[in-house]
Amino acid sequence: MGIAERKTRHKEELRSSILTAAWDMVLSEGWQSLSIRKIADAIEYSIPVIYNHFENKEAILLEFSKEGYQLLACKLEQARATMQTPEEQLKVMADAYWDFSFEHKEYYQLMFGLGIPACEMVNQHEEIKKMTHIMISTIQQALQVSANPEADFFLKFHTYWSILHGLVSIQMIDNGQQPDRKGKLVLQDAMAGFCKSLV
Amino acid sequence: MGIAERKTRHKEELRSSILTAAWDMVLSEGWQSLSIRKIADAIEYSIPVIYNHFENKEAILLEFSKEGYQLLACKLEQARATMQTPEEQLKVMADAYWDFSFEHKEYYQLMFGLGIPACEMVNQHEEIKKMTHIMISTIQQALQVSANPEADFFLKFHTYWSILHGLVSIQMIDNGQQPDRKGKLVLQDAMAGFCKSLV
DNA sequence: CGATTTAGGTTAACACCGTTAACAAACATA
DNA sequence: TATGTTTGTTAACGGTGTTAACCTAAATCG
Repeated sequence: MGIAERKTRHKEELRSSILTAAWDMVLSEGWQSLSIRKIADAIEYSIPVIYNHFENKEAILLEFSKEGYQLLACKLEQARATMQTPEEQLKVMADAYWDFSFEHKEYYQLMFGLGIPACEMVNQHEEIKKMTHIMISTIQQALQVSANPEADFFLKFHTYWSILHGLVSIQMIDNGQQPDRKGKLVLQDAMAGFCKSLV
Repeated sequence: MGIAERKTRHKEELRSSILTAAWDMVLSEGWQSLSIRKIADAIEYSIPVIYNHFENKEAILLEFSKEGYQLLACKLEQARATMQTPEEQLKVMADAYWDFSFEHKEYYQLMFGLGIPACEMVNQHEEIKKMTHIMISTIQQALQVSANPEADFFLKFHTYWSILHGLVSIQMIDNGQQPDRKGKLVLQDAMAGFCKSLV
């Protein structure tokens, strides 16, 4: 059945070309100017073809959201593996989170920009749970090591993530989406304070 | 010259009705569905009338942004006035920041949502500087009181604001823009940790 | 092999959006 | 009374997401 295979392959290639065309546009012109019509133009097919592969524009954004969460989870896991103690792990994970958000700021904007569709998917999909699980488990280990089991680990996780997100967002807001030298100093200062509060 | 006055008054009423119509729409349907055409329909004038009062749609959003920053600055100042020591002030200001963001979540989304025009205005206008000045000056006083003058007050301010913004944003992201009981506990926990780091 | 169904693709339209040029009418001024 | 300005209108341009109707080429079946 080589024919069916060829068709399937073609369909997957088309789907893939939609995503890469969309991603190229986002990288060069931002989420704002991403449009179905421009994608259709780029892949040299007519507009409705895109709706054979994605239900609507939001579904395309959702696809990139998932990619973003997976990539972030991957980066966090890689960072954690480079250290032994939970406290050190939390620090390098914070660095990895920071680096991810600026090296892939388009992902970050889509994943965490307020008022975008990603808000509604946050508690529905597995990708984000995997990411938060990495943080949560490391926090748990840190609390065990520091002989502080009565602390609410979920509260501490919430604080940890909030500090990371806040630092990145404020940096993006008042420095035009570019990290500066001082930014990472603030991150390390905040992390030092947070780790103290775990003991 | 009562005629000129009447005209001016009419013009101001029109401008004001544009803003209130827009605000009503935002409250009931969100920023996403705010449109010039619907505003024109609501005030029962034709579309170009709106362009006599605002250069474009972004100018209307900018107007609301300014309002938001002013209101937030006002709330922070009121909160600060209720306490004597800088440390207590930082805590009640944090509460006020939290309350503002959920009591006026439409303002907060406009002011701090990533990828919206407010990004570009952040360093240009005075409203936001007034707001940050309140935070900065209180941080400075806190560092003086704690006899810790060698600390970088701007770094500490950056950390303070980041924690607040991060807590609010994460709460909005994973709890559908509604505060819960636990949220404020996390805030107080994080603030306790931050204040420790000032000493 | 020839007829028929099906899948992939296209054209053209609908209903919106922000923005603006061209024009009309009401008004204040000279 | 005539002129010019202000204030509002209609209608259009170019853009958006989305979908119904159709067309054609390929695969399946009698």
